[in-house]
Amino acid sequence: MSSTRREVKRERILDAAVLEIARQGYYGTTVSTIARRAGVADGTIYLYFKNKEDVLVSIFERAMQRFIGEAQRIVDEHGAGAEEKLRRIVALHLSLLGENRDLAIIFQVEFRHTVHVLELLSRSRIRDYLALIAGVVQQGKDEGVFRPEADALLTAKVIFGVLDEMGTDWVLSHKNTRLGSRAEPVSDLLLGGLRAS
Amino acid sequence: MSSTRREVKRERILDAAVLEIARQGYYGTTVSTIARRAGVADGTIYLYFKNKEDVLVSIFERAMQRFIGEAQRIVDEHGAGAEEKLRRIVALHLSLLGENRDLAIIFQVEFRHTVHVLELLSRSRIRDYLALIAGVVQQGKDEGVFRPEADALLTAKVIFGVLDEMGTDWVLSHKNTRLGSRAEPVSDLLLGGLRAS
Amino acid sequence: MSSTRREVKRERILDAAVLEIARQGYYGTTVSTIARRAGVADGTIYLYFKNKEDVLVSIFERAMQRFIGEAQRIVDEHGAGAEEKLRRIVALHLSLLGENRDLAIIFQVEFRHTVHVLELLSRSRIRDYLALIAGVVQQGKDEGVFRPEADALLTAKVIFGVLDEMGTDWVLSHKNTRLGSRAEPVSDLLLGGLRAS
Amino acid sequence: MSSTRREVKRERILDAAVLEIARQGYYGTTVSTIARRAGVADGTIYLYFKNKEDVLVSIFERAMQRFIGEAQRIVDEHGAGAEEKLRRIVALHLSLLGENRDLAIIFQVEFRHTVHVLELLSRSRIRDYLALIAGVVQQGKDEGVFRPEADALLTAKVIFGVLDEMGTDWVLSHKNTRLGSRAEPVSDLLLGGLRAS
DNA sequence: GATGAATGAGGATTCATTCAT
DNA sequence: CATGAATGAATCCTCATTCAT
Repeated sequence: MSSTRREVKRERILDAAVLEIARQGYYGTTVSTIARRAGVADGTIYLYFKNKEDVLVSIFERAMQRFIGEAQRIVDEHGAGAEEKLRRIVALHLSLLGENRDLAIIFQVEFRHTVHVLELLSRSRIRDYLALIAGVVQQGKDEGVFRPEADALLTAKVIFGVLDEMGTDWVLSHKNTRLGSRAEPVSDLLLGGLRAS
Repeated sequence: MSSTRREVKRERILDAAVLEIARQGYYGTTVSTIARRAGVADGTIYLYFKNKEDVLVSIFERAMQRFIGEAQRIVDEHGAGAEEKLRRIVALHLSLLGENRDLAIIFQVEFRHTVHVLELLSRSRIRDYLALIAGVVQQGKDEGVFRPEADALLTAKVIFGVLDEMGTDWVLSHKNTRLGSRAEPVSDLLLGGLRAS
Repeated sequence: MSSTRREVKRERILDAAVLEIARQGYYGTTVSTIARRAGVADGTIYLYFKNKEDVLVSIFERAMQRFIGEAQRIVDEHGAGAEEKLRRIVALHLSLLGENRDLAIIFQVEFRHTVHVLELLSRSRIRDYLALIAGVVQQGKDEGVFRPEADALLTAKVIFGVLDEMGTDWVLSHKNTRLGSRAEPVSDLLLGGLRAS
Repeated sequence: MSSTRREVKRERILDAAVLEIARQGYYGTTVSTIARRAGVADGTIYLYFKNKEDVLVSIFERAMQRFIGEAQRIVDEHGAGAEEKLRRIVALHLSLLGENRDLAIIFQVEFRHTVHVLELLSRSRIRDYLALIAGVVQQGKDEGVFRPEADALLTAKVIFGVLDEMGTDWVLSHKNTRLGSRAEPVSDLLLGGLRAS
């Protein structure tokens, strides 16, 4: 099978898994259900993934790649100030999450639980993401626009925590608000606390 | 059986459940395991709880009662300013969580997952908690010490998100830091963003 | 406890059991349910009966005593012809059964099932009952009113089978007919087949 | 899997179930036992039947199909008189039942009990069977060979009751008589009661 | 590569029975 | 005598995973 065709089927399985897991939870979703929705046989799943857990991990990996990839692009941009970058990362995070509610549910809800297993893996990716944000905070301190006494990593965690709670709150409230619309007030609040007086 | 003896045994089962679920996860923990650790027979669990899920819910209820109860006491205190109250709530949250790592794990990790089922219940308790915090924010706005344009509920969510992430981060980092020690820098950061200039 | 008071409580338990077993079936009825309806504690059941099965057996015994006792009285009556006696036994059977639908349900439905266990016991009682009927058939043959080639025991079984099916049919049809009203046509049919031409 | 192979395995499971349930009773038989005797894994049972009860229902369905099918053939036969048909139905019923003692046990004993659940289902099949017999009785009345005042359906129930009791009696007596040998005397008795004088 | 029938370990829950009070 | 809390064996069913086709 051509590498591309293989890739396409793999994606189809992941998409099916996202949909099902978001609705039924990881433990409430059977491999059969995923297979059926993906239009493949149960056994086929095991040609693409080591086991059920590996499907979950792969969903996480695929999504984190986008988050980190796009955040990296923002960070790497020369000529942009730390405050501007932070605003764009906040906006990016909330809009990516707000784009696909199913994926958001898995991120905000399912991954937490399976953390016992995924712990090392998932947290290492998140550490990468936190490091990116911490880099921007550091840049702001270097530029003199952020308070010098702010610990870069702790601040990054605070920022991530806020974004995360926004995600969870949005997922659990079944209202039809757009998650992205919270970017500005959240940025204001965060920057208010960060700015050097 | 005396009401007290009954209560004592119920507590023992809950304690056993906290311990096991924190280590093995909700789905990784069997009712038998909980029973064995609590020193009772499997069937006994069902004399005190409707089913396995009810055990989890009860853990949540018992803990939230403490959180909300103590936070309420802080909020009700006359003569204390909003900023002071906020600092104390932050400290309370982090120290209560930091007191019992097992319970913290369950809070930061397990509850998220079962949210599909617990959603209404758990979020309604959390809404109470958020409302308490929002009340303090509002007080600060009224006193003129917090920025008037800050939305009280959104701000409460931001604060909760930060505290939550601190908890998760502490739980997942296996370092031996005290969670309570983060209270001051976190308060500083949050208040920095909130204070009226 | 006086022997009478003891007897009263035993009866109360049996009555409760009849009611519950008729509605939920033997396996669908728990000892607790019987106890609750009888207004005693679970453990009390075991002061009056060896175990759950013994409760069922006792229901059977108590009821068969009435059937056989009253049938015996009919059989013993001097001066009555076989045909008359048969009509009265048919009427007795159907009216006793029709008197208490719950008991009828247990007789027609539950006892069959538990027969594996009760076999010897229950069948021996029924054999007594069959023997009574067979006696009347024999009397009829002796009197020359019943066909001489009719085997007395086989005929008794046929009669019992018809009565039994009437009972089952009545129990399973939820109509509000009186079971006793079928006595006459059934007697006619049976006697039609029995009468010496 | 070919439809035939599937059918063969399904039959094997049903045969195993008949054997076990006849000996241990429905509640005394575990799914594991059935699976072991059928030579399949426990889970396999659930690929062929919804649950344990469905196995019982399927035994009933399979058997009733034979009873009704063959009885229908007798009824449909042109040129045969009602009396002749009735004799053949009696013979059919007793010989089919007498052919497989295990199945007979289930019919005469187990189905009664589970009737609470199966009621509608099982009785509707039996109603079909009763209707067939009632049809023959009606034919006999039309032909003027049966008593005109005999109610067709009631008579059918009487006949069924007799056949049923013969079955139960044979099942519970552990003697080695052939059930089919009772066909003639039973027919004689029934027809004696039915014949127009 | 793909299928899906078969596997069988695993676990929540029930409930008859016991026995300390 | 009576209680009812506690026991723990017993069982149905699910579902991740395998493997013959």
